[in-house]
Amino acid sequence: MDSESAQNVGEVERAEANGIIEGQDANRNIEGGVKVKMEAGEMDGELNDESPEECNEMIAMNSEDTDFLGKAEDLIPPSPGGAEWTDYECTSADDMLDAARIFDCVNLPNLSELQYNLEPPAPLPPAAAAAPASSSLGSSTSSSSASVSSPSSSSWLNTSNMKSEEAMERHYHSSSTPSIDQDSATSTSYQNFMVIPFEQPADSHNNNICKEYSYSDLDHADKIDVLEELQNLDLLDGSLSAGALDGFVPADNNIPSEELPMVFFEWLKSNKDSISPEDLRSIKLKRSTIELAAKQLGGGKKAMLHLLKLILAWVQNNHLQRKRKLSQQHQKFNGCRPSYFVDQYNQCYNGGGVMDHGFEPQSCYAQVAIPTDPSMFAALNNNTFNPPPAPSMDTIHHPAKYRRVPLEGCGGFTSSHECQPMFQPLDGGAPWPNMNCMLQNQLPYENYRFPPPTSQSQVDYMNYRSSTPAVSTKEARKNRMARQRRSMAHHHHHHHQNRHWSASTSPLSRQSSEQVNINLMQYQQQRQTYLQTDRRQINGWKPEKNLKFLLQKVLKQSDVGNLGRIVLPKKEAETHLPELEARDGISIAMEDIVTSHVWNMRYRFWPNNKSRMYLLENTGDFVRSNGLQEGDFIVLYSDTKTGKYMIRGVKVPRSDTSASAPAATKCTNGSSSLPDGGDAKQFLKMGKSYLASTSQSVAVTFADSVADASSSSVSDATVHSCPEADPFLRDMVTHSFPTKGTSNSQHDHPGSASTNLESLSSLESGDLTIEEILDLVDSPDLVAEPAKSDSSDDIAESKD
DNA sequence: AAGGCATGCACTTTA
DNA sequence: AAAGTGCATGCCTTT
Repeated sequence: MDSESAQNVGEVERAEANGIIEGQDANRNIEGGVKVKMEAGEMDGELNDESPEECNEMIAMNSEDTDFLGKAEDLIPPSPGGAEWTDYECTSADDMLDAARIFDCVNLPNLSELQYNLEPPAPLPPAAAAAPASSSLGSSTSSSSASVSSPSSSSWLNTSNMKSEEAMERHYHSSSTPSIDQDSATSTSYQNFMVIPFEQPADSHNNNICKEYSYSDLDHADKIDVLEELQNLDLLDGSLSAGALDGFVPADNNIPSEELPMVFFEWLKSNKDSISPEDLRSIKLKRSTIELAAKQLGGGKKAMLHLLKLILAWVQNNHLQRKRKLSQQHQKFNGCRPSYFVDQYNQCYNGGGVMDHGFEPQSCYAQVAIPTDPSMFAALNNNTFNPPPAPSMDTIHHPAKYRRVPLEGCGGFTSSHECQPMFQPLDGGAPWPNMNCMLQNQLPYENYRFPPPTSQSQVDYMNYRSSTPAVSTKEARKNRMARQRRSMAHHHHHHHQNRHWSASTSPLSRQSSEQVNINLMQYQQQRQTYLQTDRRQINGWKPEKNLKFLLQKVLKQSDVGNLGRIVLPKKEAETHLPELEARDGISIAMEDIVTSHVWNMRYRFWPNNKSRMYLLENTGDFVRSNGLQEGDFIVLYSDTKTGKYMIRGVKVPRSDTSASAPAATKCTNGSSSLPDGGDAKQFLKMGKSYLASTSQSVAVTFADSVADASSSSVSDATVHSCPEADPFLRDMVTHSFPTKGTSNSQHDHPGSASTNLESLSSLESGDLTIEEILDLVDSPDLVAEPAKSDSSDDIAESKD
């Protein structure tokens, strides 16, 4: 910091020594004569500060990311009829609670079966895009759900589209959860996740989601030996810290009785692909162990909740290798699906009319097409996949076959904390408009045509799916663990042969849709695993471009006025933009990510006191074309491949249709009521709860900086400022996968116990299953109330 | 106290 | 006169 200041001063002094800083007249003369016309190409060297190795790694990670994208395609149900994807809806609070109390059911359904029933397509664009915007306050409920979910679940499952929002809202309001305002604000940042619409079970309205499914055919060979698994897991290194799970529940101990089920439910949702009922049932801990552990965690329901999360986290991690194997299995498709995916994505987006929505925010999530043509899978299976032929009207396109995933790295995605969508719950709108557009003109194949679906294709696909052996023995698990640990240590060396597939004991008749859904969840889990394995990789989900987040700025009135200049944050500008020798700065070509329009802007600085003010000039047209108003923000990226600068104007959804910028520029934080709209002021207001600085852009906090938290090329300052203020972000930084090896202890907050599950007490195999543990939570006589434990750092920031 | 930055405003340039 | 430019001021946050 001091050195930076000194450097700034030094720069100014250097400029002064060069005679640049002089009287105004002299300035103009200089400016007129020395105006530098620096083309984008000249800035390449300055822009890319990554080493070649880093760049290669980034590319490699991108490939891996796209592999995940590609894998997702394999998980798509081949259903020519379309309508594979729609939002899963938990239609009532009872549904939710029933699901949460899933263990009350005799036959615990794998939640993936909740998607078993397919429904007619519910076209996402533009309806889906409008849905978040209309959710308005209700979105706070979704955020609330995220707030109680595990990091992974909050990251991977968006419940904002659920009808259960109302239920959740009721749930939480009736629970008198304190500081829900701030909680929602906090959890807005949790909107960095992928949206995997779920099929709504046909009988979900009957609150009998468990009834129809029986697991008599469970593969009990896949049971978990808790002790063994715990021993296998390298949890002793403390990486699975209790603190890692902090912040997702109210810090106080007055946990509503429904909360633990909610936590569990959220967790289940995010792990339904991998955690089978038998897995859960096979986890047994002695009651004494549970009680002791709970006491060690402070006692009370909160401790139990904490403990449960620890257990769940362990279970989750325990199953990572399963996804890992899946992902490895998909490696053989490396190279085809990304482009296909992107192409389909583009196809659907452009063809779906989503592009016609101007610059209004569409959604926090990009609409990503997923293959629905079974022949695709056949082609993949036969390795006969080829670049698509010329565009054709035959191009597979179905609006219902979208999935909404964050565009990591595509501007929409970035960081460690994945995508940038944030605040969407506040107003329902998404500050990431037209993320799809970022893929425009960068697709390897403009359009894509698939062979007509054939029944044989489906057969091939199913054969492909079912041909994988189900290896789930204990021994195999051990081996998998070992492999996992090894692979985790070399996450980018992921091209391992893997012949194992997760077991599927379902009847073939049911397998198609079920398996597909499971596969989808597996993909989901894969990504989660992937991200947990190395958060840096989050930065790399860039189907085409390698967009590196540079900075962003919440636009002030003076930025969107007719002056045509935008003040840039000094630190970020100096960090990520070319160093300016002269205050005249440089001409900088900014390509609008959305429109691909290249704006010739000027990046310069003003001497200010003994420092500088950095400006982006000639922004008037850009601002006007994007309809940017105060409170909106811009995001600057650089394409790491080309070095080009990219700019994206992000409009903040506004509740009122007046579309007039709020008069007030200050955002007060005093109100305790939730904002009833999504205007910029509220956006900023909520952002302030996370940002200690008014100047720091909100979006940076939750999106890009998060992404950049994992980017080696981004300053730590941006990253660190966020996790400290935001429990989620903090968690994302803190909670790394155990095998990652990187000690996160430095992120452990002093107050939070760095507790491993097994460190709570000597774990013994016992007689309590998780469901019984759940019951324990509600048993008043379990443990004594904690003595004002150390969990004050949970979400204390958001308490006011 | 130091620094960032939003913006007012003086000044210059242009229409 | 309007638009553009650049600096200075002062508020606000951070250190």
